[in-house]
Amino acid sequence: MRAGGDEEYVEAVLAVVRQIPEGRVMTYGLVAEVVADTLAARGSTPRGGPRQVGTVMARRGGSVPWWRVVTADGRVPAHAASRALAALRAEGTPLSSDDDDARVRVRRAVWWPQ
DNA sequence: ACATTGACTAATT
DNA sequence: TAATTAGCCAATG
Repeated sequence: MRAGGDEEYVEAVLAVVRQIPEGRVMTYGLVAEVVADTLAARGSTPRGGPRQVGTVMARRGGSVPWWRVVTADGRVPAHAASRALAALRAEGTPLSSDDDDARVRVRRAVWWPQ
């Protein structure tokens, strides 16, 4: 079935992002894997792409803490880097420096569903 | 149906 | 550590 399928994928992504606690982050790839896992367990088509997560966030990410999702390098979305950085700093997320080029210390801040 | 684009990643240099 | 290259997968025109 095609109808609602896309929507279901979007919801799954948002659900995962909502679970990320303050001061922690998840990478796009990690979110993609968890989502694929969830969909598979649900009997739906498992999609698996970091870029797809990014696309979903760009379109429907406004209702979730999108700044807690970063690239594998700890870079913040170029789309709204300063805004994301400000939010992360306010939450006490471990950063590698303090200018606008700052990156998240992924090794230290990464989190995934427990 | 084909080409381009993108809030990605990993390997290489 | 940073820049480059190639691979990836779905959305869009």
